[in-house]
Amino acid sequence: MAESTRERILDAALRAFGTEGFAATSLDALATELGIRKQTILYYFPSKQAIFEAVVDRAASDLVKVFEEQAARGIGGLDQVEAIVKRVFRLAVRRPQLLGLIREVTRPGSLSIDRLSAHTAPIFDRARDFLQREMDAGRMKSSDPEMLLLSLYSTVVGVATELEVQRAMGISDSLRGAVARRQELIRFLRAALEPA
Amino acid sequence: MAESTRERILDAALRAFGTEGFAATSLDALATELGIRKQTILYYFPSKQAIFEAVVDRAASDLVKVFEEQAARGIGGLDQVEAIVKRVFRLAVRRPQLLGLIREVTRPGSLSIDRLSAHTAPIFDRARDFLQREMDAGRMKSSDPEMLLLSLYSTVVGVATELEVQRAMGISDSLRGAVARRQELIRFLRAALEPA
DNA sequence: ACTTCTCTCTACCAATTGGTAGAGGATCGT
DNA sequence: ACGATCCTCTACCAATTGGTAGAGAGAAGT
Repeated sequence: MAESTRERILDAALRAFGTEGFAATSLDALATELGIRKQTILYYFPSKQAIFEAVVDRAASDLVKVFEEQAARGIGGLDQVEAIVKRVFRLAVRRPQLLGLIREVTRPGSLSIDRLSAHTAPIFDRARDFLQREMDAGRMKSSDPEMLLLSLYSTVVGVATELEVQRAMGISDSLRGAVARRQELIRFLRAALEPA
Repeated sequence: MAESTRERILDAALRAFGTEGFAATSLDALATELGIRKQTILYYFPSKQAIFEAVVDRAASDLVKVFEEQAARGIGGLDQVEAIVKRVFRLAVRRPQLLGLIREVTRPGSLSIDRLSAHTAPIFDRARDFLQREMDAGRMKSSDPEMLLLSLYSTVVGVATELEVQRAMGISDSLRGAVARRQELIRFLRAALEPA
């Protein structure tokens, strides 16, 4: 067997929650998609909410892993920023539901936001420290690192995930389009961050 | 009567759709909130989907109005960008559900995205032309105006609406926090856009 | 006085929701 | 051969969903 039932459920749930959203996803639809019965799902997870939390946990650690891999390389300055942007984009192309889920969890009024931030808080801290260090070393324009991090997050995640907005703007969402967006974004960020 | 029933329904629906989302909003809950019966809602609107579309239409024209008011001032260069950012932030503080609704509509797989973009396409075009003109005049760093617009959109909407992410990052979401975020964002954008 | 129109209501309904109870078939160690 | 464990199933269920049908109240026009 290539993949356990439990894993298949989590995969399908990630896709569904990440695109349709939590409320719009029914256990019956999920089961039908998997060719199993709803009760099989409820054998592995006690409730719909529990599935969601499991999906969030798995997605969060996947995300964290990507960041930690890059952080471990120890590159400095804007090259490191660029490398991270590239990794996020690769993730957005390969597993778009993953970032979709983040959007779902970070929606106002969503439960399990704390679950997500429990995972991500360490990378946020690490990123803030990184920015501060680079600013102090003069490899990056000085500003409030926390606010800068928020701007960076919004810009990168937005450009990587706002496919519908891009469609509305008339921007291609092909793979080639993704590369072009990434390049333009990196240029944008370099311009914003390069020291005077 | 201060406000017609129809208007009250639209107001409540905007709030609900903009925070809870379409699927998570029930007509019964909406009616209870308004102190009326669900059938009264269905007297004014033929279906839940129709309410959503009406809400989107109204929200879109509110948004467009804000942009057109600012565009009419005919300010140029980065001062105009700054003025628009300020307006978006004012909107985000006063009517946060409005931007929440935009996020709901622009979610992948959402219906009525076309309805929204029918309203907003003219301002996108206008904004693209504006950026191109300012670049040509040397008042702004040159780049692909369409991609730049996407970056700007993502950054501004993100910083204005990602309250949960900010909370997770430990950033205050008070009014004072909003002003600080706005200032920092403007600094960020100016750095990215200022000509060499 | 009578009709007409506008609005809100009660009374239902079929379909779908998340979830419970428990049967039955494998596969395993003994 | 036998119980135990693991897994998936059928059979239900109460609650909620969006939506229909139509009664009745009130105001307005004639």
